[in-house]
Amino acid sequence: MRKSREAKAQSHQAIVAKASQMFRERGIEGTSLGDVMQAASLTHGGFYRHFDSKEALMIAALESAFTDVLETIETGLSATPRPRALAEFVAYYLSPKMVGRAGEGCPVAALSGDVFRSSDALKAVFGLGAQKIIAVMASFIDGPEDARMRIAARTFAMAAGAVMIARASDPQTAALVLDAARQDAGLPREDEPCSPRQER
Amino acid sequence: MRKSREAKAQSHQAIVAKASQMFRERGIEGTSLGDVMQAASLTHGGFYRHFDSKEALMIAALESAFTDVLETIETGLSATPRPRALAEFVAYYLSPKMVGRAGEGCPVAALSGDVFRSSDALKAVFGLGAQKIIAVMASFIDGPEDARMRIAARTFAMAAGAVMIARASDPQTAALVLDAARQDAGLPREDEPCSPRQER
DNA sequence: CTGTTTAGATTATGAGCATCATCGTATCCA
DNA sequence: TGGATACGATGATGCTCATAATCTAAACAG
Repeated sequence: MRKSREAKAQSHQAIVAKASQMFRERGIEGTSLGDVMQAASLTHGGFYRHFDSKEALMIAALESAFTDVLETIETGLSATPRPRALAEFVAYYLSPKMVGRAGEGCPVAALSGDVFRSSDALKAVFGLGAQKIIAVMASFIDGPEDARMRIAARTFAMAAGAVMIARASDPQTAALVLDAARQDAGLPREDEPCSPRQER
Repeated sequence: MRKSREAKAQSHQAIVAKASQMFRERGIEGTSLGDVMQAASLTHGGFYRHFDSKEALMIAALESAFTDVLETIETGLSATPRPRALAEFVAYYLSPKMVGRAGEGCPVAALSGDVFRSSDALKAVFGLGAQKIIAVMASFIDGPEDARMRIAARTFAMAAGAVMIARASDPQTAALVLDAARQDAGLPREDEPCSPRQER
């Protein structure tokens, strides 16, 4: 039952793709290798022809998730004229569609807790991915380099935080937090003339 | 080997306290009932004299964590004069001590991922706790009711998001995100005259 | 003071999981 | 074309858990 090189590469990609989605959806601990292999139309035994351990798959799956999401973000941001690009991105990030389907969404919002309790190797992948997202967001902001990075980082932290809190809450609380985050991104109302932030 | 009512109540409280800390530190899935009972100086067999299931303990432990943290937040906020109270709270929330010791820190930052994949009952407890934190923060802000809630919610989402991202990242990325969040809370530099937020 | 109750210990039970061993068969290389 | 190789299937292995059954001695009720 040997497969050709090409077929093996397809299997490999299927495993990573399914793992990437299932890890985000069900958590890393909550997803067994058997589940992943089954989703990839394989049996659990063949797993170790592709990866040395579950940890190795975790790294590959996380990298894949970041690659996919970065592409989505980049094209999304480019699709909107400059001054509003970031706000539109945040609106998309906080949309019910993104909040509801963790499997296809941002790995930062979906896997922070899992990665927190994992190896330094995974944290390195996670940190790099987060930095890339922040850098892409910053490139759509005007101003000096370090200020743009700071704004991007704090906007990303707020958006990801809001999504994580919303997912872990009852619907009413979720709506409260998501709405607050949306308005902060400069989206709908403009009742605050300058800064809705605590003075000083 | 029966214990008095009083002794049983002490055991009960010890179980909840240890679970509350260990769940935050090691995650809910990552903490076995045996671990919790051992930490409470008991053996696993007696667990079901106190709780019907692990889920029941999760609820009690999460409620306990929120109660503790709310008290800390309230006294902390009261200790600083009004206009700077919120900023000081954020500084505390983002401090290395809080980021480093998840077991004694905010359950929102520590358990969002776990609760996301849990029952609606747990989500209800989590959402209620989050709302209480936001409400307490809002009570230390000036302005109309709904604006205060919105500012509190978005500030909390940013702070919790920053902590979650920092914990899951390499030290360098963690520092980047935490610094950005600190500056957004109006803490150190004042290079931005009004609002470091994207215009509009 | 005596009989009932029960907190907690010890010891199953049974499921789920990562990882390993083995084997057949299809691909690859010479 | 034929022999070495290796993908993937099947089936252990050994561990960790949540939960349950049983036992005991101490606490409680009367």
